[in-house]
Amino acid sequence: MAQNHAQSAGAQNGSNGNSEKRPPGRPRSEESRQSILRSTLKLLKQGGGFPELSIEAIAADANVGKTTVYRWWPTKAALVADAFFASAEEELQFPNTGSFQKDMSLQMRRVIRIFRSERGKVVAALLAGGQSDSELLEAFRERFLWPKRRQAYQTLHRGIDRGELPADSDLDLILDSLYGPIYMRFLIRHDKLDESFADEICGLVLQGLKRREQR
Amino acid sequence: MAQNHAQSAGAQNGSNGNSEKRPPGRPRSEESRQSILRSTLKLLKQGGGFPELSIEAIAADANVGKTTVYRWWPTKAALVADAFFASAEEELQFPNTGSFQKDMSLQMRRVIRIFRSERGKVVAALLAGGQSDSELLEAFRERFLWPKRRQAYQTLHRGIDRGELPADSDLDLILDSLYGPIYMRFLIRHDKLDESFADEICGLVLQGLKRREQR
Amino acid sequence: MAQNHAQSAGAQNGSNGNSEKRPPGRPRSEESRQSILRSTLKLLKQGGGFPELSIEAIAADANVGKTTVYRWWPTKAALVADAFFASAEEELQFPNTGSFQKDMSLQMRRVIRIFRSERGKVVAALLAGGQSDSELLEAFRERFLWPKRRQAYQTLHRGIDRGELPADSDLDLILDSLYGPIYMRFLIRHDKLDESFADEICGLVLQGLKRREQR
Amino acid sequence: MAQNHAQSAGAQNGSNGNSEKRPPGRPRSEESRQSILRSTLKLLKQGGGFPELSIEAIAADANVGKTTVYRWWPTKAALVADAFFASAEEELQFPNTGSFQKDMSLQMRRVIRIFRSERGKVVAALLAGGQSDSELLEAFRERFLWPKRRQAYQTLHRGIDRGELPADSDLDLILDSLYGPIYMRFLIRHDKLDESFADEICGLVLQGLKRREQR
DNA sequence: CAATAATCGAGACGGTACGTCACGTCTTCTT
DNA sequence: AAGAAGACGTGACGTACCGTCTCGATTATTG
Repeated sequence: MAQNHAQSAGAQNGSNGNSEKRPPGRPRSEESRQSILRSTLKLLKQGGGFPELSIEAIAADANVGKTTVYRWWPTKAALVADAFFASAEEELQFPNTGSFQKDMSLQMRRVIRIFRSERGKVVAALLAGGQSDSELLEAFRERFLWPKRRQAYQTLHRGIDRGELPADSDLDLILDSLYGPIYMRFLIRHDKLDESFADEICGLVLQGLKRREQR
Repeated sequence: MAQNHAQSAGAQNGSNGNSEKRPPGRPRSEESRQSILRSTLKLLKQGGGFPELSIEAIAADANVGKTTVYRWWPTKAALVADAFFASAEEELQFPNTGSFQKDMSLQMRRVIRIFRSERGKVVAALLAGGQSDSELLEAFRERFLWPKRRQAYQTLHRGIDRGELPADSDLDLILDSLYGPIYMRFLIRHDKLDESFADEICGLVLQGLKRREQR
Repeated sequence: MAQNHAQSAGAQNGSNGNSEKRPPGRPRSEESRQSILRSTLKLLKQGGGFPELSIEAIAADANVGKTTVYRWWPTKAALVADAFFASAEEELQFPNTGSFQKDMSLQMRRVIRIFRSERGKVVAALLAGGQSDSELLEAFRERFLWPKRRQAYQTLHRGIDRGELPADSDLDLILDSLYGPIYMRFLIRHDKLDESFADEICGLVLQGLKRREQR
Repeated sequence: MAQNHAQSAGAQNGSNGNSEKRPPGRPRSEESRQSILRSTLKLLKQGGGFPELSIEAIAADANVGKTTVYRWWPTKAALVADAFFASAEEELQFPNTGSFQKDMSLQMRRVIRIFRSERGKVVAALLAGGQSDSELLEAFRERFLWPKRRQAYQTLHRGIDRGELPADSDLDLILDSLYGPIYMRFLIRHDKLDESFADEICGLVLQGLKRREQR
């Protein structure tokens, strides 16, 4: 799988201090690894899209042998995934304002902001590539979607605890109804996608829920 | 643009009998055209996705010279678009049951049915390819999304006329909230996408609207 | 086999004038073919030897796609063989002076002259490459050695007819004894190889034969 | 030069016991050295030829780091030369039967026997590689050809002393005339090379010389 | 007995060339 | 004029070795 490749390099000695057994042979060059990831993002943001991105170009831009790329990433897809996730690991935290609707809306605004930025091209490339590469799509889910969604569950549970939501709500249905429209406009581009769209969706989807509850 | 290419061929002599000026030389082979479109769909359904589909393979499978493909379609994207739309032009009509929610739900079920079928692969390829080819995405919108959406507007207007919906509803917001979750599950595949999902979305999104109205 | 590849291109319509059925498709580019052969010889004469010669470099020097080289020659060896033989097809004719010893000596001098020239490098490359490529060695025999040797047989037969040689002479033994020393000095380079060496060998090997006869 | 490298290792402490100054540090592993030479010969006999032999494969087969190979042999050629000569140093002694022709013939038979054996592949690889690596060819001459030839000179001188040969004979010409045909058939493979060929050559080349003398 | 020094294995590194594939263009004869 | 056939130059693919480099481990001599 994609995420098994590059991310571990920096953290592999993290568990305990110095008694770790290093494998024999010249250790992997952290410098090359980062240079490759950096060049991947750079070229993706510049150039056309996922299919236009060539490993040849990445290696050249990173001043690295093609072999070094292939040694660590089995496919272009895995590389792009790592490059993206390495650069976006800790953003997109959920706020905690006391109102679950406000929390969701704020986080959805951040997603939209990213989708509209240059990094949006990388997400689009990832999802596009994922349509013909199930591992790539799985990497997107495992390393991007699920981590965020787990935080979203907590936010929604807070809403339930506060009585803002029915206890028997289908959380996945709610979340897909909130984010689905964003992904749709992001990928199909049939209508404008600005941050206020987050509020509109929340207004439509969550208002109804709250009303239902208040009766 | 993509759709300007192939569709006129079959109909060019249809309007009136003899005043049409036919250009000299051998006329275009309708047989080749259809064979190419057929092979395109076939290979898309078989093989990986948009990037894996090669014009070389299409021409070989269709028993056609590569030149013939390139003569009539400027890009692979245009060809795939034509191939898909030629095969799906008249399906996905909206029903008219008297309840706009039932109408929407029924049509959403049909969309899901298509997405789950082999033709779903073609849609996915189209949207994936569209991420790095704006003309392909535009073709998808112009020839698939907008025609359906125009029908959806009518359905929603019927709902407004019947008082099922507020008159000032943001129709695009509603439609994206209904279809967005479907596209999201279709493209990201993080959760199951079966036809009952249509009902669930309608339940969540439209119930709220109706409640809001009923107050 | 090597010689089945490129040589036929120029002569394929030679049998009859115009009723020849040409195969469909774009015909092979005679210009490219010759450019490739020319560059092959050029680089072989310049550079190190057979292993140092790269098809990449040949294609670049000939302003030709690598594919074009691979389309027509299965291996580098076959290409080098064609390049050499195309350039040396009709030289090395045997003279007819009335004395078979003088005929042999003159022709051996020509062989030495070629071995000492730049073309010698190509022969060396051919024989070196042939040690790990039996087809290359076979090409050398079929297209270089045997044609010359057939002429040599005639020369020796003339000597027999004139009574200069015993009628029961082992012609192959004689010829290997005459040319073997030349090849040995050419390939091992342990002693000087100039044209007078031809006379010395003839003096040693053929003198004895003639003496034997005269008794 | 090639032969300056590995041969000294085994013998460096052999001359005298303790006055040798051994440098500090871990001494060279004799085991590795022999394992490398053994694997080199093994792969040469198995595989294609000199160009197909890779140092990578040798190191792997010998269970040795690539560095160890490169530390002791500057080029693949030097390694192959050492491997061959280490295995053939003391064979091919000339006999002394009382007849120089019989002596030559017997020794030539031994050469042919070696050329026909598996070790012949190594000789062929050596001479092939030598065509584009003058040091390799020089190693062959210095460590194989000249040592044998010095013995051959003695054999021929015995023949002169016994009156079997003219005193003014060109020994190099004679030896090239005797061995040239063998090398030629060995390298070009246009005719069969069995041990009786040695007698035939001697019969042709030396008979003439003896006749000339007897007059 | 520690310090120093050279070798060992392993294997990653930046490269070069490999032989293949598809690209989009072209050139030919046939329909 | 359009068709099929297929060769053309181009460029990226993923692989194999090249010769160099950095590691920890090993094995000797020297202080």
